[in-house]
Amino acid sequence: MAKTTIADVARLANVSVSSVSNLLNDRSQRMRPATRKRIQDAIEQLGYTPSLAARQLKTGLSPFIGLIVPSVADPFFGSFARYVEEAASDRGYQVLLGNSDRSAEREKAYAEMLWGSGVRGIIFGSSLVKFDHLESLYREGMQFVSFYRSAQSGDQFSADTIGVDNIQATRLLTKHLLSLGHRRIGFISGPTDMICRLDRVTGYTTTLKEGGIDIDRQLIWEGDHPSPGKASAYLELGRQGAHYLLSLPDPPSAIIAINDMHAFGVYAGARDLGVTIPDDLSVAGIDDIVVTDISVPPLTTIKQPIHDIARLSVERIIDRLEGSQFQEVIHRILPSTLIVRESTTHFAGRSHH
Amino acid sequence: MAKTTIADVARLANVSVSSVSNLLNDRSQRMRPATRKRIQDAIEQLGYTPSLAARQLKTGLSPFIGLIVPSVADPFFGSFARYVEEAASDRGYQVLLGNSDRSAEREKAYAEMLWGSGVRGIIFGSSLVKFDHLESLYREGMQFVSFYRSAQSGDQFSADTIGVDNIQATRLLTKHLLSLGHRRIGFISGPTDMICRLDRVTGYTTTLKEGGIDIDRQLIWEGDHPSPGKASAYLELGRQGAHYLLSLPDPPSAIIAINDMHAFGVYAGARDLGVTIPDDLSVAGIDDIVVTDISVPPLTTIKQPIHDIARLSVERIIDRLEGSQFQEVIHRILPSTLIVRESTTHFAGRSHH
DNA sequence: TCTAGCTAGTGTATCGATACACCAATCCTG
DNA sequence: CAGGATTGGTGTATCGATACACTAGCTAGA
Repeated sequence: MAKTTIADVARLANVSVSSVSNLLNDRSQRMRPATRKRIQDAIEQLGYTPSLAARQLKTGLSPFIGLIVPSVADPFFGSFARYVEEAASDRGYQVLLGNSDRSAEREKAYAEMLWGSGVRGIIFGSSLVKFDHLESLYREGMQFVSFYRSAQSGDQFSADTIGVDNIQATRLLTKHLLSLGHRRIGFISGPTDMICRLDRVTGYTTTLKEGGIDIDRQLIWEGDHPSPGKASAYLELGRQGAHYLLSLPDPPSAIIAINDMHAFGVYAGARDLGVTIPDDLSVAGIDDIVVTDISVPPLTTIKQPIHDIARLSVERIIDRLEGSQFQEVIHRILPSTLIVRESTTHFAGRSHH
Repeated sequence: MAKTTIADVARLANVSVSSVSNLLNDRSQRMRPATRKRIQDAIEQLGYTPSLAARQLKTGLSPFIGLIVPSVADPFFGSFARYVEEAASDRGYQVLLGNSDRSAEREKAYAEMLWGSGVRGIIFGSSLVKFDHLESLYREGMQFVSFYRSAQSGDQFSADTIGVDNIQATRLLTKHLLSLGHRRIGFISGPTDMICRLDRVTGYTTTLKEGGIDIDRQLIWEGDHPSPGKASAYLELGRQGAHYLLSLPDPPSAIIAINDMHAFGVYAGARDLGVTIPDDLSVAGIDDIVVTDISVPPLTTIKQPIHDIARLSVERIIDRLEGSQFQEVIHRILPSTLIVRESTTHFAGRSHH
């Protein structure tokens, strides 16, 4: 019950606390093997583990990194969190988890709590358009790595980013649908409050323009929902978006959803209206979450290399934490790949409504 | 960059550090409002946040709780983690996440890392049959709350448990299928290394016996898989189990899967073999994960009140941390409910192989 | 006027580990 | 064998916040 301290170990091994500390911190080159063994045995015997709090207080270093995602209940971020945790664990770090629901205030509140807890590095899974709310922490020395986000004009500072090219992602999807003969392609974006979403819209619109198709703003559904709380919120949004798009006078023959959960919401919305996928409507998503290949029909989507992104993000943040604080800012883009499954097919002419 | 300390605040407000500390810890009843305001202004002006490390070193309390789940990539545990984090945040605590893959060694390694980090309470989302690996930490004073687990004979100690009656869960499902006329009901359990799984098998077998049906061990598929790493592992296991069960000389007309992910694996396995759900095969799962109601067909399953379980678990662990350490051990059972959707239907007689 | 009692604070040892400065003993080397 | 270098350590101030013990100054009652 009473915690054993470094002094207990020193007493048992009959050495000074300095020697124990030296052993603990690999400064033990100049120590007789016999002494070393005595200390190690004492540690073993007492089941001693150093107090992180004391160590942190003295060194200013903390073995924690923060991870802030919109919600781990979202399977995509669940997987991401899993990989981040694994990579951190490999380097002796532990992960403090926060769910932001994409709210700047919650992000800020978390980040400040983390700072107060001695955490000096945070990985962001979301990337709000504005970064201002984190500026003061950045000035104090907090390190950030952000998934997705690319530098925006008006940013007061920039963080490392590691992610995929989101413009390219929707470009691939849009091209795929165009090549299948679709001309009216709907887009379900949800609130465009994150960079990745803006980029995805851009990839979609520019590719359509390049294909000689005018943008019909009616075909882009943003919804008007506040931040979601429940895990099923994205499904519900996708469903609402599908209802809207499919009820237009001239409905789309294909829909791209901002991510797979929204796409599955479109599945539900289409079913509500008796619209069959892919016969009446092609649907594509982004993320390649775990259930995409067993859905009915299996979902065409963009696979993001989240395992690599997670690992690189962790490497980067720890390098910053342990190494030089003033390295240059990096922006790594990893390739994403189109995975064609059965939810997209050739445009078969106007067939419903 | 240089962190501001309590001394900086005291200097600016022209008071002693004690007074600042008193304010910070709600011991400020006897303080002139003007003084209080001066201190608050100084805190504000400097952007001061107390060092958690120092506080923890002095008080022995840490504002962290550990959460160890098999994998947050699993949507069920992702949701659970989300709720745990929310509840903890409401009480001013932060969550340290660990993925165990249901391995006792990894659980132990995590728990010890957490102990070393000053964490004195852990919530377990998984519950291995044996608890021995945590005994030494328990002796040192670590507090545990476990999801699922009921006390087992042979346990060296017991932890609080909050969860559902897993025997009741499969009892409900089995009764439901029996009432639909099914007599050969398969069960996909995966490795029965967790209490909840054992209980679920028990609920299934006892209900069958009560219904006058002999247990056919052939209909219970355990697989022989090592611990999964990938998010899709459960899907793959369900698929394998379905292949096995549906290829039996006298295959089942219904299958209960140990959880929803396995059930979706059964969907895939059935599709591989040209077996239609629910016409040729009824399928049921447990958990009610986020995608169950938009799957095709929507999955019959058992809904667990994980929001309540998460909240109660957090309350309990924090009460233990902050209050009397020697409260009695509790075992709370919350109700789970059968949700009948379209994946289960009346037995229609032998229809395929 | 004296003092008990209260208000509004202050002084400082302490938590556990670190890391720098320091030192005793031994070993070379000329 | 003097004296510089090396080996194998040790002593202790320090990180930042806490909380107990303490007190200066005032008031009120006898």
